[in-house]
Amino acid sequence: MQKTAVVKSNDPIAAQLAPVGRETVQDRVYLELRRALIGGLFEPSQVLTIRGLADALMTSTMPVREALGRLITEKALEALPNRSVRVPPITLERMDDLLRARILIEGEAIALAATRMASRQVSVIESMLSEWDEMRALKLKKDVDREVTLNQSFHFEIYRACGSAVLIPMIESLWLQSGPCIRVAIYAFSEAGEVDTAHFHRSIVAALSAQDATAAREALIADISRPFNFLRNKLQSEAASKGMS
Amino acid sequence: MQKTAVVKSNDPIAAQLAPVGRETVQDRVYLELRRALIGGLFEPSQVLTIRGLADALMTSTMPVREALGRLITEKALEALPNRSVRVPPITLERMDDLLRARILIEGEAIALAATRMASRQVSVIESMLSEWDEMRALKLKKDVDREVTLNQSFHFEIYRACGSAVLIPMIESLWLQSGPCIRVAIYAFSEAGEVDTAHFHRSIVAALSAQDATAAREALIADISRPFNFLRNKLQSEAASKGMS
DNA sequence: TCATTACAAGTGTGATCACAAATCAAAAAT
DNA sequence: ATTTTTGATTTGTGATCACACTTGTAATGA
Repeated sequence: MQKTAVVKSNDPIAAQLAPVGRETVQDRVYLELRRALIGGLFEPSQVLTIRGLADALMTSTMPVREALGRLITEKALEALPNRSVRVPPITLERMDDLLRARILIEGEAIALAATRMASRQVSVIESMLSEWDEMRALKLKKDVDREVTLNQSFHFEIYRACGSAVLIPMIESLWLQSGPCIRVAIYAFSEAGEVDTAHFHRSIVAALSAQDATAAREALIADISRPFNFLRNKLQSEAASKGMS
Repeated sequence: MQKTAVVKSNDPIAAQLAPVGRETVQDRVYLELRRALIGGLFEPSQVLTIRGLADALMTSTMPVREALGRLITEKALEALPNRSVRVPPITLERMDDLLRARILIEGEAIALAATRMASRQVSVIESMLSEWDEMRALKLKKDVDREVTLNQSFHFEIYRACGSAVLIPMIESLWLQSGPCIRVAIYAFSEAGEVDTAHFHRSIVAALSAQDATAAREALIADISRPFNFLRNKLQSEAASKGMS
């Protein structure tokens, strides 16, 4: 083994070196599309072409098509019979379906996390929350992208503590699928005078630090249900007014 | 639109024609690998090479690598840092993790199905079960592959009735991940004098026909827990005897 | 005899090309 | 004016190739 032979003469340096993870172009494309999807940068029903994305991402078609295939298998994208791919459209049934699954799985994850999380981990979350607050107080205009990103890291910081290598990828898949819906809801929120999301997060953290699994689950359910309920009301009222005209 | 123009002169024929679904080579490869994985044809920790699979499946490397990528994203396969791919090894932690997730999600699915399933659908399941029984009575030697396949169609016939387009793919992913474990357990079963799986299935059907969601969930949990518990005991005793020597 | 090096075979990744199917636009016919 | 047809462009799919990296083995050294 050549590398170890080279390294073993100066171990203390090697100890400080992190492995340089050679991520492939395909991985970068996949992660970028994921980010865009969760952040809601693509609109529901929007069709995506391989060559179009390849041009936008400054790469060839090969990594893009494989990334698209992966996203299709986790239902983040939809393969039309024409063999073109689009981000799935929003329907009321699908929204309710997604919300029920998220309540089920993320609720279980946070209940597990509540029992397993050390107090040090909770305080990390807490500090993340206050940092978030003061950043929000600083800039008056609200940055929707930033909000979405921070909300995501808040939740997944908790989910990681559940210690389940099976549940976490499923939750990621669920966020991927509900990303476009959520984005629409957030836009609607910021129009219609936003209620504070911070309140929900605070009660989640309180339940976690009390190691109260049931309270944590209920607080989480309230948190993730809110945009869905808001969007459902919006869609229903739109459908009703359209039915009237 | 040419096709509709051609068809509209003889509509009654068109009504009887099912769309001929042009499945791609990649899809066939993907489905074949899925089948092999769920059926446990690959052993845990076995490494798979693109060119090897391409030769075995009589196709080029292209469809294989895309299918492998898809299977990796749903955690049915594992990407090693060497960039080679293998079927994930079995560990006690992973088994417990998988079982908990399956109890959670498949339990929810069957509870939903119990409330939504029409009596006609239940009788379809019932007839499927008796057909299975008499087939098993016919041939003395037990066909493990057939058992696995029939067990799969029994369960998914039920899950389809839950009507959730979100839960079902997750369950498929879970079966994909636990396929190799289950196969090992089934082999261990057939060595160690099998208890009858039919009994569990009968109580599931009974609960479904009574529309008793709670009973259905509990019967299902008993059914899917059995191979896991068996395998856990086996692994633990093996580890103990290895620790002794 | 053992460790190290050098070479060869194997493997994954990305780019490019050929082909078939789909989409779109303009032209032609009714 | 509307519909149909025709042709050109775009798109996804599969195959092949070049390159970089890994792995395994034989040759060389101590």
